[in-house]
Amino acid sequence: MTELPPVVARMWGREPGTRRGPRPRLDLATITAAAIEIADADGLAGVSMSGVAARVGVAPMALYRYVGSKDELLTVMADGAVPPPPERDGRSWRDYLVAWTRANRDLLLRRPWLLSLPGLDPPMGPRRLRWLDRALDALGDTPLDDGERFNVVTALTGYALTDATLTHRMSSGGRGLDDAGITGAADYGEVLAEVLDPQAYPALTAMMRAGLLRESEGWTEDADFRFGLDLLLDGVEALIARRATNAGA
Amino acid sequence: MTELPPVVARMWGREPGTRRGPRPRLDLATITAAAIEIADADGLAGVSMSGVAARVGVAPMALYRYVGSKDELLTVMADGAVPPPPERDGRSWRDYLVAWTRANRDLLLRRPWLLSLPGLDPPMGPRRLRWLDRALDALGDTPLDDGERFNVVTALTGYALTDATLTHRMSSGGRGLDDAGITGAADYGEVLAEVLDPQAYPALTAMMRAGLLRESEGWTEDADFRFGLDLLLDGVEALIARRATNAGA
DNA sequence: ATCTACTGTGTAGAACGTACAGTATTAGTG
DNA sequence: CACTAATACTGTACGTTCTACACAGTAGAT
Repeated sequence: MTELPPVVARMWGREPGTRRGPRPRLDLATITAAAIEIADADGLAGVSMSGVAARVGVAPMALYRYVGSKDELLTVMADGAVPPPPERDGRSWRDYLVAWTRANRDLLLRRPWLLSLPGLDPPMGPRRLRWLDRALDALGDTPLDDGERFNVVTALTGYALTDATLTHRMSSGGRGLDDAGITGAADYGEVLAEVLDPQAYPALTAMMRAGLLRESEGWTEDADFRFGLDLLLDGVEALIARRATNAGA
Repeated sequence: MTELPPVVARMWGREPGTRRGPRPRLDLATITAAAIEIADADGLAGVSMSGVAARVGVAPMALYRYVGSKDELLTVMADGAVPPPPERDGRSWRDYLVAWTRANRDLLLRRPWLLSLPGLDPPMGPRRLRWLDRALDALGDTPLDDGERFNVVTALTGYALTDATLTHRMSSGGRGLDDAGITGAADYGEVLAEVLDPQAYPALTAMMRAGLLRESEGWTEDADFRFGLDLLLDGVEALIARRATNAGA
């Protein structure tokens, strides 16, 4: 039996039982809740140990009774920020996965600081694993095997992440280079146009000339999102179809 | 004409012309090269202004003549770390995009610190844009329109990123929770098994019982990678097929 | 009642990013 | 050529941030 790292235990609700010293005045949940509120208000940069400690009314060092380091706190936040996944409501696996992926992406847009966390994926906590479970369950209707289901969910997660990163950076202007006042796709296109050498970037310049990055008629962010997602799901359906005919042979 | 932020100008090779003061002893390229060497050796955490300055033989504050802040340096590194994209070599769009995406993923595995950079995507520099250009060019053979091509590339990028994140965290054990000695998929599975409530996570526990996360016969990391990628590309082909018949109608 | 494990505090230190003032260096100007 | 002014880099200093460590108070165990 593997030793559970203490934070992991607490993240899964296993706060230690009655022990010797004074009764703890905090628990991991209230600490992460405070940290998340700060991140929601001021972004990841606003989250400091002292800040979180102040918000829960405690000295900074007290947090280290619940968390081994700031990095650990960030990891726990990455799980704590996740709401329950959408309900199935009798939808087909495909309809459900569309809703699931969109909810995933919307979460990332509502809490953009999740995007700047270093590497979200595998050390999943209870909430993130619940999402994984629901998606796997939806794929239970399909003839895919376990590994394939897992890979499908991985691809969907990645798509949500990329799409969220892109639309967030495009709309509200990220950090770094955008400090010069470049915000929004149009400005970005202008800067690019100024600097792109048509010889070295033929396909790109052609596209820019055609006006890709300016808003076109009837274009919506959501249409873009659906497009890539349907790409993936069409691939899944194609696989299922192949699987079905192969099984008959 | 939009004012180019100074770092952007330098990133695109536009070092300022002869000016009044002493001749510069550095340029942005050598600074970023030094920073990248440090990151390759010690990870992102090892990159500090003083460290980079020491490596190029200069006082820390000198760097601020070339870079507005550490964040800017990181942004420039994100582009500088990118090699030239694969050559087309007469391959079909699909074969090329497979190679392209794999090269993309391999890069992320070779320089894992890229994975922990906050938000890679849109402030692309010359090298990353070159990748984008090559992928768009490959899709030039297809009847997709500009926006669709762009979305396809986006999805592929996202897939490379997710796959790299996953395999990196699984194999070499990331930071955070894994400090307790959890490395590799098998260990991860054990920890999960210990903590998962079958009631709340039915699909997941079923899968674990079936032994997903243990190595199975004939399984390779690359097979997983190809699987998800083919999913996406099958979707693209389905779209192209639909497009072709619609065009005839 | 005493022991002892435990919780939260206070202080202190190391590392880091960067603002600011100063010094040396060079191109332009008369 | 002498002078001016813009520039590159240095040195110092300050504010933050994370965290190690020693301590005081608390409450279950014996």
